[in-house]
Amino acid sequence: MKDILTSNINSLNDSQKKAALKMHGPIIIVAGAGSGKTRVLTFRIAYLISQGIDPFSILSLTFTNKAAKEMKKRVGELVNESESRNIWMGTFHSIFAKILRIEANKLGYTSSFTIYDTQDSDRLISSIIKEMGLSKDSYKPKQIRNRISTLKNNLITVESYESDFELKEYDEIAKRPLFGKIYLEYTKRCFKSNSMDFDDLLVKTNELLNKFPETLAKYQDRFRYILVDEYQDTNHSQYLIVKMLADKYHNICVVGDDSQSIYSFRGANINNILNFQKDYEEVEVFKLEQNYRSTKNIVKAANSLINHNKFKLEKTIWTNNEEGEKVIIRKCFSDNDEGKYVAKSILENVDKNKSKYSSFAILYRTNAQSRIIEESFRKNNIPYKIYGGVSFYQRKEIKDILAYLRLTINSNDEESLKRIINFPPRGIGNTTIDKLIVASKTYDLSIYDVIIEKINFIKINSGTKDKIFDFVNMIESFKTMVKNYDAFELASQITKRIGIVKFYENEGTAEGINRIQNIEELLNGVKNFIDERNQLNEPVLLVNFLEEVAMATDFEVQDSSEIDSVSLMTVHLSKGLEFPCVCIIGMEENLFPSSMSLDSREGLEEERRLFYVALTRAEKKAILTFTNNRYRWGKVIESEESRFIDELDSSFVKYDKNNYNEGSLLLTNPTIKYKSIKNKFRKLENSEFTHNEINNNQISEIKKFKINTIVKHSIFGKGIIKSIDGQKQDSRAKIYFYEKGEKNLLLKYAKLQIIDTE
DNA sequence: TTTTCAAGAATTTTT
DNA sequence: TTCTTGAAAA
Repeated sequence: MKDILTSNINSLNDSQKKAALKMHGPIIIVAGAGSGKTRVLTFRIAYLISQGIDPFSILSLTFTNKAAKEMKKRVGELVNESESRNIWMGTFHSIFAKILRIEANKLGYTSSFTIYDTQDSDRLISSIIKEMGLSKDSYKPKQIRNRISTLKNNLITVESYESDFELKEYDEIAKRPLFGKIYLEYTKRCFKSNSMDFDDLLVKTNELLNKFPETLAKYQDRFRYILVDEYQDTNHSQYLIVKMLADKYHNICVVGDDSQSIYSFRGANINNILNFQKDYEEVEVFKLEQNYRSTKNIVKAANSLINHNKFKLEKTIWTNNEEGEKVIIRKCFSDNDEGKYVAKSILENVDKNKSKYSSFAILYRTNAQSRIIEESFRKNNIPYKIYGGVSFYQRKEIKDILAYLRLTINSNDEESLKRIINFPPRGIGNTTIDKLIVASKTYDLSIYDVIIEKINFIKINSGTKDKIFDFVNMIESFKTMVKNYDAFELASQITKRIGIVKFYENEGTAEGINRIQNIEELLNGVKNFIDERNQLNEPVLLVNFLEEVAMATDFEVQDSSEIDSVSLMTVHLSKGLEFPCVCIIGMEENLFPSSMSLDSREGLEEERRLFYVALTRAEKKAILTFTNNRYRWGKVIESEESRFIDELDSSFVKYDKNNYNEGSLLLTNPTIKYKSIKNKFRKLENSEFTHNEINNNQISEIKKFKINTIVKHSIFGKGIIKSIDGQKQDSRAKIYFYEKGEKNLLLKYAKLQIIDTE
């Protein structure tokens, strides 16, 4: 055994050790937050290998890319790289996508099938709804997609849907009786496009393993040791796959914590973990209850919270760590103040206690909340990194280029084709595209094949036909390059040929320049990808690259310098991570818990688990903030303290009521009448704010702008103020921008920088 | 067919 | 607020 292993084994506690060393048979590890479950899992893998188990026969499944990456890194530290590379380790979706590529033809796909992301699915559903002549009001694409997703996660095919009275009735009540037709058409179109959506990756894997016993046997024999992390978040479809694969050898180890089940919206079924013991008679159960991560105050506060949930496995999380600070709660006047408070808390710690920025994480319920924090951080020069959110790969310009690449690999990919057949514009309009869609249905061919085989039977102007031929010829020429060029050469050639950079250059906007930078970034990413792969002697073709990015949400920026920065992410994304100090913002009713979850006990309990997850990310310090006024949907909404704050045992928390001089606090809404503002201030009397100062500050800021002041705007550039109307905080200025012409801006929004006062 | 502009919707959470 | 969509104009 490697030294590093031996020293590691000694650092495990009793139950951790037992769980890690039991190589054979089914086991379940019920692991509380911070109980070192990743250590156990990684150690277990390393131990298996040290005992001579072939890394190729180990399958390790996680839920998020982030978790997979972390796991790979940590296993890599314990095992030789040459060995760890051979372990099949990744998310359910990515692992089974790999297998499906190998087995694709059994199911009628080719191995170059495309993976549709949510956006692709939405677009396809939208166009189906349109083609069927249905109204978008009763048939909302996103709702339809969710519904389809739920059905697929439970392996309910179109046929079984159609024969299920209850399911159909549900849709009739929801006023979408034709849902089944849409589901059918969607399924057909995906298949015709040689494409699978995220759910298909699991559905088709089930189909594969069910229909082809010899294939099932092959993978059963291959994956003799299976580990599943976050088992509480498996859905029915995933559950069945794991069960089938483990059926022969029963060497299955699942790890989970029912208190951290937070993915029921995508079909996670908590019963999978609660019933695991019924599935395998000889199962051994290990409980990890000692928390190594957090202080006593945090652990106890979290326990007091989760005790409000009815449905849970019995376990008691405890810790030997120091008492630590109490959980800090801060009430803020507005979301702006919340941003300031968070920034202030971070700066204070960085200055006084020499903390690193990377010790801090800001967690929020919804992605939209990140914006105000970002603003505040930029103002205060705090470096930060956002995880998730609008992913790099979701950006229009990136999706467009990927669509060209996808179409080159799989020309049946309908969504990619529709996306780019007229982008950059080449004179093929919607009318033409609609005709092609109709023809593709009549001839039961993909749009691309219709163009190639049946274009002469379709009524289209000859001029337009030529343009279509040009387009197809271009794609055909890309196809001939696929075999001879690596992904980077191909991607750069294609980018050049389609003239997308020129297109954005001609636009000449700041946005256009940004898009060009993103395109360059993408090409760098491809380059990086092949460099890495070349080192490992792995294939570097375009297909391989597309496979890699299909489910990637995070774009790896290759900054070697690893800048010390604060992490911003949703609570969901934070699962499995830990930070010395965690700020959970927006602890308000209707936000956290989300308003969508309030009508059912299950929904509310899931929100509570979500908060539990958030709170238990903290090692030393947890800060919770909530506001009285939050800017949402372009309006200021009054908000109230989350019920979850009340549920924390008060002996572990402390309200921060200090009066920090808040400086210029801008009120963000013109629609609030002065009187109502006054009322709000009255409510806050004797608390932390000194209101008059706020108003005066704000107004004095605005008063600085005068006619003929020269200002700079982040988008419009430099300009001169022509006139100012309106009162105080509602002041508007007519500004002549030297490059962009005259604009009328609200002073308090515009964030103008004064360059010169004449 | 393409571009522009105004009105209306939007915010759970991820693969 | 920002993003998307649809209609009208070019």
